[in-house]
Amino acid sequence: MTEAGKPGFSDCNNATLRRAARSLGRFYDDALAPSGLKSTQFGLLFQIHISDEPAMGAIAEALIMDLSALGHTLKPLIRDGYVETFPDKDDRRVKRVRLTPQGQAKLDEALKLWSVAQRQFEDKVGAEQAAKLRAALDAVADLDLGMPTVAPSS
Amino acid sequence: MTEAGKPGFSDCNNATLRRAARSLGRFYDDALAPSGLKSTQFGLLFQIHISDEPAMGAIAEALIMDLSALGHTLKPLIRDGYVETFPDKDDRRVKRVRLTPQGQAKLDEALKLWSVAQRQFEDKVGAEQAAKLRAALDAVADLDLGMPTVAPSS
DNA sequence: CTTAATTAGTGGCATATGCCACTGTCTGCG
DNA sequence: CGCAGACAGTGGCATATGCCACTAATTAAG
Repeated sequence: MTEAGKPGFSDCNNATLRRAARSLGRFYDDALAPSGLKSTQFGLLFQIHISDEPAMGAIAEALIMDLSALGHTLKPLIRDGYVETFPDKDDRRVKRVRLTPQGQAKLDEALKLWSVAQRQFEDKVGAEQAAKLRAALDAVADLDLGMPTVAPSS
Repeated sequence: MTEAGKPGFSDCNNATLRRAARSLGRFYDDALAPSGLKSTQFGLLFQIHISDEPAMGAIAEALIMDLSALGHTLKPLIRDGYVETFPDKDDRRVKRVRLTPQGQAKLDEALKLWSVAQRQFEDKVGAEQAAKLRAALDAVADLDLGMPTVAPSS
């Protein structure tokens, strides 16, 4: 039992990360509320915006999210007319995504609200610190913490 | 430097945080899979475990999550017999929560799986770095990025 | 002691995410 | 060419989270 301190406590990297995500998510959500978009939807629209009619798989990969989850998350945005999809010319399995004019307009609107929240956040923690944190988070996200028992035989 | 142009890009602290959360969440989920618990459920059981028959509100506050969300998240755990609730002796509005024996056993089981994932993660990023990251995330989570237009009038 | 204001949870509704099974497409082989 | 296997998405199911409206219970007034 005396294994040098509690085995767990709030040392869980994942739990800490989720907690922060809930907290920050709420903050950004509040800021974006006037636009009617959630912070997740804003992020998704933005990702589509900076990509060139990306395939769903490409978006999912960029955001490190499950393809089916992306499909589900996309539905409200399609329903509300912010996004539309169309089949790839060369591969009918591939479905590409783009913003509609309304989607573009909504994104522009949301960007203004977002920048306020973003600035407010960075004022609190410092731009330097924030950038460092994002870098660390990106590093974590891109870590290859894949499945176990994977021995690169060759 | 940022590409001196786009107002946003992936500079969104929230988007970056969520992305990392999805990535890491998946990793911990995979590790905990054999126990049948999700990483979120594990975290919740643990929080209950380290508290003393906490009231729902207390748990929600500790985890920075919406009280109703907590209620929802708790349901599967109650249904599966890992957790049980009971009214507070002095205030019947308050509902307290505790682990059942099975819940305790399940937590013990999951802790073993968790520690493997935790170690694996810290081996990758370094315990130092991980601790620093958690500290930063806790700081962000506890930031008082509250509601706007708050004038300390009276 | 009644009544208003406050507090703790619940339930409904909507989005966020993931996994799995399944359906079209494509591709590589024989 | 024709079929097995890889690939991209879809749909169903389950959990995660939040907000809002509402109820029950406690406390603060008067």
